[in-house]
Amino acid sequence: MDVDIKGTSNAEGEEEKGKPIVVILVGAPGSGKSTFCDHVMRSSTRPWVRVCQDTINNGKSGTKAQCLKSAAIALKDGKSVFIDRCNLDREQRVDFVKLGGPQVDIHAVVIDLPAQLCISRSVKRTGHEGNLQGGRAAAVVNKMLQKKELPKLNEGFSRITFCHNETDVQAALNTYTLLAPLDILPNGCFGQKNPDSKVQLGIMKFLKKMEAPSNTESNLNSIRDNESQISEEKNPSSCTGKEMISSLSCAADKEVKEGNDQLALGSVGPGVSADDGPTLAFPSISTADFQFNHEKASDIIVEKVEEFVKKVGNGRLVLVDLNHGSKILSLVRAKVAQRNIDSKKFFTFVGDITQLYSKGGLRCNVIANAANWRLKAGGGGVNAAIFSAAGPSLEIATKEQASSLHPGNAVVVPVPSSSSLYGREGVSHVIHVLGPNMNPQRPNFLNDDYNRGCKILRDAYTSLFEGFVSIIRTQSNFPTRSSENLKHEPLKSGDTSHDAPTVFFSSNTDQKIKRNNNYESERSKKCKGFQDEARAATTDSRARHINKHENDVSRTMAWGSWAQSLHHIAMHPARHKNDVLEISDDIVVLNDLYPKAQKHLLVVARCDGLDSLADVGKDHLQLLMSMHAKGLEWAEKFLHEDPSLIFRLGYHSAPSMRQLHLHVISQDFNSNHLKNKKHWNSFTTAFFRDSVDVIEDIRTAGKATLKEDDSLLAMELRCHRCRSAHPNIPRLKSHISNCRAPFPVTLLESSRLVLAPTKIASHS
DNA sequence: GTTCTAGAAC
DNA sequence: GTTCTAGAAC
Repeated sequence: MDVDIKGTSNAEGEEEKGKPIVVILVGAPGSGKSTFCDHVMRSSTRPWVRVCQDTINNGKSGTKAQCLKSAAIALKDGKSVFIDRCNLDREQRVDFVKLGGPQVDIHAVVIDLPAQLCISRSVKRTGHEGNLQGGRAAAVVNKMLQKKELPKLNEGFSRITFCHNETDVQAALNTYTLLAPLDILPNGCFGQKNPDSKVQLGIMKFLKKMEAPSNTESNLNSIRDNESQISEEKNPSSCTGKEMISSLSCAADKEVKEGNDQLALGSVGPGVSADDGPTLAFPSISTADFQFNHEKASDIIVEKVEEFVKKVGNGRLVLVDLNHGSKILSLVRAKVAQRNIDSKKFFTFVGDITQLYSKGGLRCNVIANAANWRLKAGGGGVNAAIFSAAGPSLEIATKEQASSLHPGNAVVVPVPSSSSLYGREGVSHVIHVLGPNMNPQRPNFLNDDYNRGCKILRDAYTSLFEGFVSIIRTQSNFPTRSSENLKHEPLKSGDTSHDAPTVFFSSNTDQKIKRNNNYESERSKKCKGFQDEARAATTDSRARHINKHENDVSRTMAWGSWAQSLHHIAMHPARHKNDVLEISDDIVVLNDLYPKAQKHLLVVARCDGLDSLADVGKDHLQLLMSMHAKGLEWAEKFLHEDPSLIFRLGYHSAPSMRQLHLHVISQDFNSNHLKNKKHWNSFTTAFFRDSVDVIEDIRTAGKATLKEDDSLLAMELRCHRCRSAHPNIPRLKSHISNCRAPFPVTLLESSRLVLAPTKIASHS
């Protein structure tokens, strides 16, 4: 069966012409690798070099390093190379695969003939280069086949040809013999056995839900047993015939018996590996259409992968790209190689993310989508491919989770069982991710601001991987939906039985529902978004809030999807380690995402149900004092670094973000994020409640005085120091950058301003 | 909260 | 013609 996962029409075909190729032969001793090379080289018009480890050392057996060097020299000369050694497992191949790049394609030719045939050939022959002949050959061949790991495209091959009999070998021989110097061969896997049985096996295996037919189940068990036996033994590092012999002991009988099991393994089909766990396949985020710098992106991918491989248990992370010459894939591969990352837990894969299983043999129960902010189908690239492959049911399932996505966030969507992505590929969840955009033609253009861009990209991968972790956790802890869950979250039509948490809340704040004041609908949507949170607690807190202000429609509707992030961080600070500066039992400190001054951070209360100053009562006095103390501590730290700064600590009367937070903000207001009248007035009018005043209010009256009047935010623009008025924001900003007038007397009283000790005298 | 953009203001 | 804002959309 011919399979070309890239498609034979290659837009870059012209550029690829004339590339040298490295053909890595994979096969046991006696399979006919050397003969294959000889035949091709005898008649081919393409310049070939055969690199054979058994003879590379002046006719004697050499090292892998010598082979690599020799291959590299040949490639530099523009010659194509055969790597003639057993190359039976991934580890043996990996360094040779690295010879590949934009100018060199890596192929594999797998000569997977019956073990008995290889053995009988090895036993009979004399004068073999690897000195593998006679009686010991049977044991050696069997031993080597034990650790056979058929190559997969994800190792970095652009083309793999499987030969299961002499006819296949002859066909491959013809293909390579006829390959002229300027010719290229289509990419993909060719001649792979039993793809159909494999599909079913794979789906059953990772969903662990369907009942497996007894024959396949027993096959699977025999593979597991077989592999566990092998893993108990120490594998030799190389695989030339000679070294294998020297590493062998006298247990030849046992090995022949195991060799029979090995043949059974082959019958299950290639690509079956007992250690497949839950797997997330993800494209590189933002590096395609969003034009994010590849070098920076690859750093972030490797950083985040390193962080999360520890958290995914037996799960795997796979970076996928459609193209072989993918720059991002080679950058990541190179950087991963320098880190201590388990290659079984993370690897790269070349192929179509919507056909990883059916065309690439890679089982992934979760795939990530590089989504657009509207979470709509269409556009191009991965987003279009995934929505198109999944069918309309994914769009419906996505809408149930969220209507839009902010950069840096992700949303987990269970794939409906009616979708072919679920049935054919075995994908149970899609995680939509939105990364930072550096493309001026697309929304949320960051205009080359890589400080923000990198942060958002980190957030995006964190959200994505957290989503994957939560799926793993949900599937292992809650294989079925409990009646408790049903109570909180009624099943909807089109809902599937494998629901999963939403990573980052992005609810569907449907305007019609808002205007109709249909709280029940709104709440159910919000709850759905918070499936991974303490569901009842979240709902209760919101309900309390609603009851308290039940006559206040605007407040009932107050928290949009975008207003949830502080709450999320306060409830799960450990999940946002990169964002928070400090975590304690009752407080989280973090930088404001859009600082309105040189220094602008938030001291966030962790108490659930405390959404704003309006919720604060006498019970919270201690907390307010702790928050103030923490704010002062940070202000003083900044003052130590820069004594010219002046800070103010306070709360917004009506905050936009849910979860009580104290602003600690320097009074320079020197920031590109300060853009409009509301920004300015929210920090310089009575709308801003100084922390010292709030504490005094609570102490004396039991509640905070609020100045929620919108007119405060619409006030004329006045300098916070000299109180002069200015016509617009740019003029105001220009003024405040120079104004050195003393602050109004009211601010100088009662420690509302926090200054460096040396400055206090001059201001009072 | 931000982004986007029509149209006001200059 | 360009700058800036207010309001809508998310």
